Amino acid sequence: MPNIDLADERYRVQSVARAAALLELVADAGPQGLGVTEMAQGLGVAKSTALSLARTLAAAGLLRSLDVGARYGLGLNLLRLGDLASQQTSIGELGLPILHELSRATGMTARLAVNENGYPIFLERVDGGGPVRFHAPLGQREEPHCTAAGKAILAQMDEADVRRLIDEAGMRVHTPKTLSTVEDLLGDLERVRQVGFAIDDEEESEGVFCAGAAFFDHHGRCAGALSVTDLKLDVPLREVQALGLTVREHADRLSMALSGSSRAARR
Amino acid sequence: MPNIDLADERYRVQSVARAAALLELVADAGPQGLGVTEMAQGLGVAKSTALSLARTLAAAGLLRSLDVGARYGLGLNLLRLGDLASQQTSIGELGLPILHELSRATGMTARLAVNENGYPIFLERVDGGGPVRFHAPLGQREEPHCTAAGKAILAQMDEADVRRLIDEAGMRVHTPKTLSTVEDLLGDLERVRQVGFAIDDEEESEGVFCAGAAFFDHHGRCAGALSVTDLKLDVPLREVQALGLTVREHADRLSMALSGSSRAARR
DNA sequence: GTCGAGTGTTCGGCATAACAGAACGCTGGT
DNA sequence: ACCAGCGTTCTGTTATGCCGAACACTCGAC
Repeated sequence: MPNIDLADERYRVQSVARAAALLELVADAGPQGLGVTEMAQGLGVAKSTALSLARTLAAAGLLRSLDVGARYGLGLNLLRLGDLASQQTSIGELGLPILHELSRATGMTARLAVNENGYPIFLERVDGGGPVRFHAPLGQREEPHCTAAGKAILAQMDEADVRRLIDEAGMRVHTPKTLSTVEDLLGDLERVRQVGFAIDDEEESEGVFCAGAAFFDHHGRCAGALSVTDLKLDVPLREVQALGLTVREHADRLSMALSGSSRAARR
Repeated sequence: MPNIDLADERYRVQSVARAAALLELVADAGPQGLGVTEMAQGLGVAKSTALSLARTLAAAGLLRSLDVGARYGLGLNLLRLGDLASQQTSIGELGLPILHELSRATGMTARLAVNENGYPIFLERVDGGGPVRFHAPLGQREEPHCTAAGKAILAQMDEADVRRLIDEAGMRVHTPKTLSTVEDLLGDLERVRQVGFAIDDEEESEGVFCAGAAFFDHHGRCAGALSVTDLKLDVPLREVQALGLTVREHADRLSMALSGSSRAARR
């Protein structure tokens, strides 16, 4: 898991860092949770240490004991904090209503991603009406080269930055349609700039179609992208153009909202 | 805020507890975030201590520095962890489709709460089609005595437990219609058991109407409640009975999903 | 332009508090 | 009945997290 933290290495507190690592460990463990022995192994500490950490986190609601005192899973306080985190990002707050409208207008699952150094991080999701649910976790950092949101963001960067980013992120191949060379990608990004929206046509996942468009903050910098997702079967080819324009139109509305017609961005 | 810790007081690690308190502090601070000095004051520690905690949390993605190294807000990793927390509860996963249907069937905002020691904690929310959005944050622990979900859950507990819980939680009065004595509440709970659903008729918030019904896990224990919310203006009095039954019916379906097959255990 | 009051940051030393390890009960499988 | 595995408890030791004081910087007032 590439969790690279460019923050200052100095002034770390060991037990808190271990507690955070424990949260990740439990998150990876799945619904059945983790016992102290597993925690201790995973963290490389003594059992008693793991127990102290778990108890403390549980008291704060960041973990919860599943059985009586035995195994631990993620706590429900994380839900509240996560919800607040997306609201406080203010992009999430402003974007959520627009996301609902986009979902209703297209009948598809709509998502909002913010731009973190070129990577899309999904902040909000509104499920469409259909029977199929697309199970992309919020807060997840997606790959730039094979997702609609990622390419919509890349299309706003200059070529040198794109090359540098791809050099770092790589271009993992998921399906036969995944773009696998930088030249192919750059060509596609040029197309994105012309039409104003990006397409992911089974490039990340077989049978899944996405369309995305970037939005911009009050500095005019690309702040993120909106996207819609559905089964490719349900997206008639001749409607792709209209669909893309709908996404772009909603993204433009978010850009306007962010550029401060209503909101006092000061302070 | 009453953040009661029923976990064992022993074996706590101080710095982790402080870090968790810091998360709460930042959550309360709002979008502009917190500076080191404010953190230190809020926690009652030295500035350098607060800085170490914040840096460590930021490195784990639980906080993020808003400006360059100055103020801190909630981190986006919380979003991912919160999302995973609700998925791992498996009630959320099974309940979401039913929640969508309930929202569509009623046209109202539908919510799913789990039962945490008698308190309802909202895990999922699906907004209705109407123009008004009810902005209750996910993961929030609601009051038992004045919410539909809360009373639906209370109605499944025996009287002694209800008295004990109310003794702890209190019965804050929000509107003229809020039930303010335990006897009134117990009478209402008896009515809930008879009809199979609970009503919040402007008891928590003026002008807002809710209906809720409990659902049960495979042990037959009350695992939580579904509820719908709308403006009281939009809920004709004569439709309350039908509305309540619709909510109860969806709750029963969730009970069945949770128990694997049948047995909608009602005590 | 100068001063100050408010930040965030750095550093070193002391005492605390966090850690490891071994021993204790418990439960469930064989 | 046994052992193997778990979660839990306790005590000593030393690393570690903590404080406080001093530093660097950014504003605003005068």
